[in-house]
Amino acid sequence: MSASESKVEDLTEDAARGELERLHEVLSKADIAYHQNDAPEITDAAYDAAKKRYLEIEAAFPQLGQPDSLSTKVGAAPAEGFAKVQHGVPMLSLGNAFEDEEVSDFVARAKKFFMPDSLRDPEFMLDFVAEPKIDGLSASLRYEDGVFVRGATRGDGVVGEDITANLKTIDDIPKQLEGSGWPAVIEVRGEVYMSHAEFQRLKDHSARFGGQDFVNPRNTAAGSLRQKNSEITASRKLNFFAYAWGVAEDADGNPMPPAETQWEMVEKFKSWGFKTNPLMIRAESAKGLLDQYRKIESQRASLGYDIDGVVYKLNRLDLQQRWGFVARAPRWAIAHKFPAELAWTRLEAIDIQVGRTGALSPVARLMPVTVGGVVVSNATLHNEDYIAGRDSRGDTIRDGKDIRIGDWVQVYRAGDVIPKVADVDLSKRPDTAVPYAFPTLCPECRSEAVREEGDSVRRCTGGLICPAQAVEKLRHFVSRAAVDIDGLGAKQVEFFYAMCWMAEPADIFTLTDRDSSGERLVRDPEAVLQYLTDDEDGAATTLDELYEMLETAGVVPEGRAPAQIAEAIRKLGQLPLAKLKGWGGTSAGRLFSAIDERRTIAFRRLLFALGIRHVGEVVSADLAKHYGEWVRLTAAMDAAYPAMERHLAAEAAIAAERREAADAGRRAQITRVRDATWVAEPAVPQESRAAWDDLIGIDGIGAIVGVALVAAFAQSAERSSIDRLVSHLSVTPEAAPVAQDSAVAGKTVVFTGSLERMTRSEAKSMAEQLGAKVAGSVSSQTDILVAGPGAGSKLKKAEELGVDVISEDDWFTLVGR
DNA sequence: CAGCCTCGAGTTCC
DNA sequence: CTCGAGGCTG
Repeated sequence: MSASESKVEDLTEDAARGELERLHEVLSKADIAYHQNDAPEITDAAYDAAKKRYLEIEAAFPQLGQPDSLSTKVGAAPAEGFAKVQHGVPMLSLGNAFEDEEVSDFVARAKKFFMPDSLRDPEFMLDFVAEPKIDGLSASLRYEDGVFVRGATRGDGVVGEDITANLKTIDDIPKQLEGSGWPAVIEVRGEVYMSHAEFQRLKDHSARFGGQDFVNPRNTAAGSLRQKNSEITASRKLNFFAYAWGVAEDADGNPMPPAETQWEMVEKFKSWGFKTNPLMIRAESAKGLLDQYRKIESQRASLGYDIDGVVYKLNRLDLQQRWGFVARAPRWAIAHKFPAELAWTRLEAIDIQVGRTGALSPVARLMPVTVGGVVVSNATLHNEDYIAGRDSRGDTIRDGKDIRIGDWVQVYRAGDVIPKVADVDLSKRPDTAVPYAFPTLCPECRSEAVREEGDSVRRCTGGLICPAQAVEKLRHFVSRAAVDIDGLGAKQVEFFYAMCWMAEPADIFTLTDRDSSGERLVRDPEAVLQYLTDDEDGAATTLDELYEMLETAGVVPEGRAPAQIAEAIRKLGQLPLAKLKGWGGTSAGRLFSAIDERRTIAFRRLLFALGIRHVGEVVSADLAKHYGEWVRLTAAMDAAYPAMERHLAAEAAIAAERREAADAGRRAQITRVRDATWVAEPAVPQESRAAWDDLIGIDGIGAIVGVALVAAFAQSAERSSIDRLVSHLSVTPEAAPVAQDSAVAGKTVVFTGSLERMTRSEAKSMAEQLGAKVAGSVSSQTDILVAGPGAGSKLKKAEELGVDVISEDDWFTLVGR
C-alpha cells in the first residue's frame, strides 16, 4: 500500500470515504481478475493488506458502510430490482416419491390410464425416461429465431425474474442455437448448477482471502445467478443441463413441438448446442426405472455435481398431454428422491411462537448440527400432538415416543429445506427429562390459549390485545403479496410497534401527519409496559429487547426500570422520524412517499392484507371478483350477519341432536333439526338469507370461510379497525371482465360433472374472461349449468329450478370457440 | 360420507 | 416445502 497511508484513527471522514472507494475498486477488480483467468493482477500479500485496511476503515467509520460492502457480501445477496418475466407456459413442480412402491404405483397408474389404448392396439407400448434430478436452480431460456433473447428464474412458476445478463455468462448456454429445425420461438428449460470442483475452488479462494462463507454448491449457484453485477457471475463457472421446454411455436405463433417424445426432444437440445445429462435412459417398466435409480445412486458421489434424486417422465408427448395435470404438477412425471440426510443433535429448548391467527407453534432450539450441507439450529415441531407422539388423527407416530427438552433427536430437512425433528433416542434421555408441558396460556400476552375440537393447533384468545398477534398482523399487512410498502418491512413494523407508533394498519397511514404534528404515540407506554412487567417470567427478555431498541433509536433510558423506559419511549415520541438513528431525512421522506403510493389500493390486495382467517390470496381475489366494489362487500357482510348467526345456531342444534341420538342409540334426524332451526326463526330477514346464500354460493367459499368473513366485518372492534383503515384509502374496484359482448357476459355459470375438453380451472378462467361469474353451486341466481357426464345433484337441482342446462360442447358453441 | 384437490398458514436458511 | 383444513365431487 502507499507510503502516505495514515493511521485509521487519524483519517477524516472524507478521506476515509475516498480511500474506502479506492480499496473497494482495487479489491473488486482483483476478485474478478482472479476468478476469470486464475491470474491475479496483484500479489496475494497485497490483496490481503488491502482487504485488511478496507475492513479496518469500515469498522472505524460504520456510517460509511456501503450496501455492497465487501464485508457484508456473503452468499446470496437478497437481490431486488430484477425485472419480472411471465413464463409463456408455467414452470411446474413435480410430485415426489420416496419408496420403490410409489414408483411402481406411478407406472401402474399410467398403465391403467392408457388401458383402452393397449386393448385397442396390441402394439401399443408405454415407455418412460429416467434421468438424474440435478440439485440446482431451474431456468427458462427464450430463443427467438434461434437467438437467446431472455432468461428467467422459475420464481413462483408463473412469473420469474429476468436474469438474462447472468445466464449469458454461462458457457453451456448457447447464445445462438446450432443446427436447424428449432421453432421460431422456444423456451428451453433446464437446471443451472455448480460443479463440486468449482465450488471447492471458490471456497479455497475465500478461505485464503477471508471472504465469503460459501455453504454449498446450490446456494452458491443461486447467489451467483442473483448478482446484479454479472461480472461476478462470469467469474464463477456455472453449468447448465437442458431437459424441458415451455413455449414452442412456429413463425405464425402456432404450437410446434419439434419432436414426438421426451427422448427425441432432449436429442434435439443436444443438436442445438446444449449440454444434456448423459445418464438419461429409456425404460418400459418400473423395474427398468428402479434399476437406473440404483445405478445413478451408486454413482452419486463421483458425478462431480449434486443430485437429489431421479426424475421419471412418460416418454410420448401426446400421451403426456392426455394424462394431464394435478394442481401444479404433471401427472406424467415424478421425482424419486434420495433418502433425506439425517443428523443427531441435542434438543436444548422448545420455544413457542405466536402467529398472526394466534396459533402457538413450538420451535425446537437445537445444538447446531450440519444436515445436508447446512448448519441447522432451529426446527419445527409442528404442534402439541407432534411433541407428544401423535398425529392429527390421534394415531401414534415415532412409536409413540414423545419429545423432551434435553433429548437427543434426529433431524432432517424436509424437501431438503425445512428442518424437522424426526425421531428421539430414548437410550440417551437424561433421567431428569420430563414430558413437555405445552403452555395453555399465551407466552406473549398471558391470555388463555385454547384448542378447538378437531383442531390440531392451540390458539391464543387475546386477539389484538396480544402483541405477538398485533405485530404479526401488521407484518402480514405490509408483506409483499399484501400492501407491500417500500422501506416498511417486518423489522420496521416491529420497531414502530414496540415504540407505540403503530398498533394497527390504519396507523401506517396517519404516520406522516403524526410525524409532523409531534403526536406520535398511538398507545400508552405505561400500559404496554404494565403487562410486560406484570409477570415474573417471560417479561425480562421482552424488556431487554425494548431497551435494546431504544438504544438503537438513540434514546437511552436513564435506568432499566419500566417507568424509566416508558419515559424514554415518550421522549422518543417527540422526535421526528428523520432524527432517529438509522433514519435520515431522505429515508424518512422516502418512507412517507412510499406510504402515499399505497393510499390507492386494489380491492383484492386490501382484503388479503386484513389477514382474516381462511382468507388468503385466492379467496380474496374470488371475493373481489364477486363483489366488485368494496362497499358492496361490506354491505353484504352486514346484511349476512343475522343469517350467519342462524347458521351457527343450526350447526349447534345439529351437533346437539347428534350427541343425543348417539346416546339414545338412534339415527340423528339432521334434516329435521336443520329445517326446524331455520323455520322457527322468522327474525332472520329474507335479504339476510339471500346475502348469506350468495356468499357461500361463491365457488371455493363454504360456511366456515363465510363465518370467518362475516364475523370479521361484524365484530365491532375488528370492523372499526377496518373502517378506520379504509377511511385513509381509495380502494380500486375489481376490474370488470374484459369481454363484455360475449353471449355469457354477466351470466352466472356453474360447471358440474367431468369436463372432457378442458380442466375445471380452465373452464373457470375462460368463463370469467368472457364476463361470466362462476359459482360452485346451483341456486336461483344461476343462469347456465354446464353439465358433463356423471353430473348428479347439481343437475337435478338445476332442473327443479328451471336453470338452462347445456353440455360442454354446447358451451363451446355458445361462446363461439 | 369418503377421498381428492386446493388453499392457507407456518417454518428455515441464505 | 409440508401439513391440515375446508370445499367439492361422486
